Amino acid sequence: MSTATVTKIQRPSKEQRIDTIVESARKVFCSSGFEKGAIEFIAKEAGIAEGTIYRYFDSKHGLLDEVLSRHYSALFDNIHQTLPSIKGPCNRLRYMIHRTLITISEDRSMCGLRTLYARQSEDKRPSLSHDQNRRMAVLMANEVKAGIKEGTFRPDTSPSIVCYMIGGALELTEHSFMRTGKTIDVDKVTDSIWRTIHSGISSSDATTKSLTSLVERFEQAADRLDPA
Amino acid sequence: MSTATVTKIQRPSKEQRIDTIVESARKVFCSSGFEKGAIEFIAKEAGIAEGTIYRYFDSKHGLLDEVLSRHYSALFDNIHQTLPSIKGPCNRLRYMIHRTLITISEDRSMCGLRTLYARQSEDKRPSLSHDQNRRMAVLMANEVKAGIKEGTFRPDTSPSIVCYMIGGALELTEHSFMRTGKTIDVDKVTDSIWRTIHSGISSSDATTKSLTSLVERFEQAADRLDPA
DNA sequence: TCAAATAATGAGCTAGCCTCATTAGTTGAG
DNA sequence: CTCAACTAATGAGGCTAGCTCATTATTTGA
Repeated sequence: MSTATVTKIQRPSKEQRIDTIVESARKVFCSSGFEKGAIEFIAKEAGIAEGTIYRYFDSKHGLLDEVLSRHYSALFDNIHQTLPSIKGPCNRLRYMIHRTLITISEDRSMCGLRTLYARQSEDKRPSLSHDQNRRMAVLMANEVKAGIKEGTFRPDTSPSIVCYMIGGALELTEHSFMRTGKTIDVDKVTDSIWRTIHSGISSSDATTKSLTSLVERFEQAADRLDPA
Repeated sequence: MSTATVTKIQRPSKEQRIDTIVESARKVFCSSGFEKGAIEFIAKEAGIAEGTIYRYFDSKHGLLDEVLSRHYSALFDNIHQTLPSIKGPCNRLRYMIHRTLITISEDRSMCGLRTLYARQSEDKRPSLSHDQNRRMAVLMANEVKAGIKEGTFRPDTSPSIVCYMIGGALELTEHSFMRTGKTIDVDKVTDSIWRTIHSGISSSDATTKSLTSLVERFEQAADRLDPA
């Protein structure tokens, strides 16, 4: 038979195929959401049959996991690489907050997916995205612990609670970003989160004022001493 | 016809029926999760037909909303009632944190539902539970604003970020509680969250020490002055 | 070159949300 | 009390969408 009549379809490599599927899934999930993003559409987007997807992924949830995992592994790799070059728990924590916010602000369509399903745990399968959240939390907790050890942070600080607070603030910022569509002022939000965690919200005005006057009084007293 | 042969089934009032349905839904959702908690089982639990549920609720999601709404309205009512009797933004914020943690710790089975679906926003329907979250956030933000106004809190504090941090910390505590099953030490966690928000995590040791020595030096100077 | 292995297909199975024609119970006027 | 109009409940069945599997297509390596 001639090559003109029979066109053998060249099969892409396993990796290419998976990439195509994941990318199609990302597109569909982002534009339609997880529940409404049907496998049928993902298959159409990828130009393959529905069944093919199930050769590479156990379930729709598994596919979502891979989509999220790929998206956030970039963030995670970056942090993992950069962290050693930053000195001091404060700077490192601040960097993690900043970098996460950049990732969030870069791809709004992704946010809805993660905020909704990062905590997917109805079936006990420990999802990849959840695992990544945990790894990030561990990184942060380590910095808090280091800060406590070296005396930078109060010894009665609970590392896990601090992580919860940072993580929660990031998630809710993400969520608000997704809902309102208002762009995130990354530097400003980083400052806000970090300042609140680091210094708290209690005004130091009263203390500062009383201390200032105290110092003044003592300095006057010292002045009176010195000439003598 | 005799009353012995025909047993007319007495119909419960509309309210009773809804109560039964919501309670059955709560049980099923709590034990099986939302996705796996089929309407079929809820109907069976309530001793009615599936179709009856749809007389009172538009959809499964609507039913979930009502379940969550009922569960958390108790918390919300309590806070709404108690708040006016508490003086000062600090005490009020602290109370809200504390009261929320109590509610969380009281019903563990409920937590999974809320953490997963409180942010349900794929269909644009503004869910009741989401609305409640918003109302709580507004209450908290008001206290932060009041605190800034009266000078208790730093003027450069972002009320929304503070709310995100508190809300996030509560949610992640809830989530961790649900996953690990470890009981929450409500007072301890309240302290931890509140202390971090209020005073931050930066150790005041260095400042305190230098100030203490300063005061000492000046006091010695003053002592030397006084006798003279 | 051709069998064995691997990949892809898509019709169809199944589960589960939801609908609707039918049946059951309630109410109020005569 | 009776019956018609109305409201509530039923459950078989529609329909969608995730997933399976027998069949077909392509690749591989002996």
